[in-house]
Amino acid sequence: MYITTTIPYVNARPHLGFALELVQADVLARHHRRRGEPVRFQTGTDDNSLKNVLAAEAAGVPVRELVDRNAAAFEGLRGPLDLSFDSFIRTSTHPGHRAGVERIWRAVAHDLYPRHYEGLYCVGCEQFYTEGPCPEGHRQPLQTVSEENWFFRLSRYQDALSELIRGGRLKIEPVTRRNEVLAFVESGLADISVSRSAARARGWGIPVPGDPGQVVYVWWDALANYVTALEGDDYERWWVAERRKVHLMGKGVIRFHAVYWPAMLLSAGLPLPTQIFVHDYLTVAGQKISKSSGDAVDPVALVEAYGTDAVRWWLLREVPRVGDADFTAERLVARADEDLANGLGNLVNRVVTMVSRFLDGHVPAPGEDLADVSGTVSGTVSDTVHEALEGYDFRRAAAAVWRIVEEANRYVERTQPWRQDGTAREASLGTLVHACRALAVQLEPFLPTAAARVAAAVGGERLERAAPLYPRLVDAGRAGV
RNA sequence: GGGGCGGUAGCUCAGCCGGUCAGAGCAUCGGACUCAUAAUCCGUGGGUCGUGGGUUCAAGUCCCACCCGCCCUACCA
Repeated sequence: MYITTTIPYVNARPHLGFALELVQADVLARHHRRRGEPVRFQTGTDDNSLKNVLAAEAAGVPVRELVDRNAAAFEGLRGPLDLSFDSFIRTSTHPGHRAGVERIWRAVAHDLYPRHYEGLYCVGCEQFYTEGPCPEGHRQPLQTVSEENWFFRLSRYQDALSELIRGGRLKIEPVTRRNEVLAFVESGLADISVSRSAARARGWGIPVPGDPGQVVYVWWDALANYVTALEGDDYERWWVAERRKVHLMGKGVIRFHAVYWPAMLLSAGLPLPTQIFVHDYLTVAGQKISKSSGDAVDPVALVEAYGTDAVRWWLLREVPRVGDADFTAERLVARADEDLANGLGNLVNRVVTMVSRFLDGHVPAPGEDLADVSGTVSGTVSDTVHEALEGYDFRRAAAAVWRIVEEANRYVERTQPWRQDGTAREASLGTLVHACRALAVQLEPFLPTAAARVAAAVGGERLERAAPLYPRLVDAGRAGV
């Protein structure tokens, strides 16, 4: 399975919204790897955007410097967010990217033609609109652009795209997004501008092959990353031979991925992606994420304050498959304390303590009733998780894992090991240790760190008491902003 | 303007083809227990399922209109 995230502009440091996409992609990657499927998880940054140039000018620093710094911040999310991406491409430094973009350009040459164009352009979106203001709410007013550009015959691909999507060869989730794309495609496609003057681009970007006065449209450039990141044999393996190629993205960029990109590939005679998953946006305390949101949306700051698991868990357990989700530190803390501290952490803690106190730490064999607790695990839970993830329902998948925690806690109350003796007690505690081990396994795609900590706490033949895995955040004075 | 999605307990949300669908979690309240991080387990209360019509023996669940929120798309020019 080839999984990609979009590659964001690097005009600023990453915010929580992009962290959501990365974490979702990471869960898919880990889940499928665990099932033994070959996985390639790809992400990166779009360095060649004019927006980056403008941000650098505004900040009074060289473009190269700003781009390098911010790109590093994006790549640096790997540690804080426990990401497992296999490759990180930067469009301005990746060795094969430029050549790849040029190759695709030439392959599509039969569908390119020069045309004078005049329109309203939003630098924030890197896109033309028929009227202002730009729907994404970018501050800068739309600018009137009038110049000679290269155009791509998108109109030729209307029927092909329609069939592709209707036939399911290009699956778009959720359905409402699929319908949206179909409505757009079937309402008639106009050719699009795919280059701009090098002057307007401030000389930043990839020159059009054979026309140095023009720079390749940044979206064309960025979309190509999905294949240019795959060099040599990797291209054959992951773009040609792979049956499942999934693009994850936010709702603002569907058209590029579901229309322009497949059309480009069709024109170039290259294989297409197979699935597109569109997530909605995050708001913070009811407001759109913006610069003024500050630390409240800085994933690294959140991780420093609350921990990787708390941040990942909020993103996975609270964000619905469809619809925007509202983030507040209070919600993150409430969820972490309820699930991580009171649920998971407390369960492991009480089990380890009992084994330590009553059995001198020795792990007994599980009892006959193991199936009651961890049978739920291997069977129902793992099935539900898989089913939910096939539908990109991360929240449902995450919730399913918690059934093990709930079931194990009920089991403790039911058997009351502290009142049992001899073999009965050993059997109960054995069952509980095994349930915790099963929990660690199920947890791995969602919270790799938590999974490792649980596994360490209940692993081996002899358990030792230790400090609680997840102290309550509210007690630690981390009640929120 | 056209199209789509959503409006269900204080909060966040489940409810597929109409008939135990009026639910879950959190919060509240009561009880149990003491292995555990004032945790855990059990139970209670609470909603005219956005509004108004309609179809049906029966409607959150279908149809129509309207109100509110959001998304896509367009435009009188």
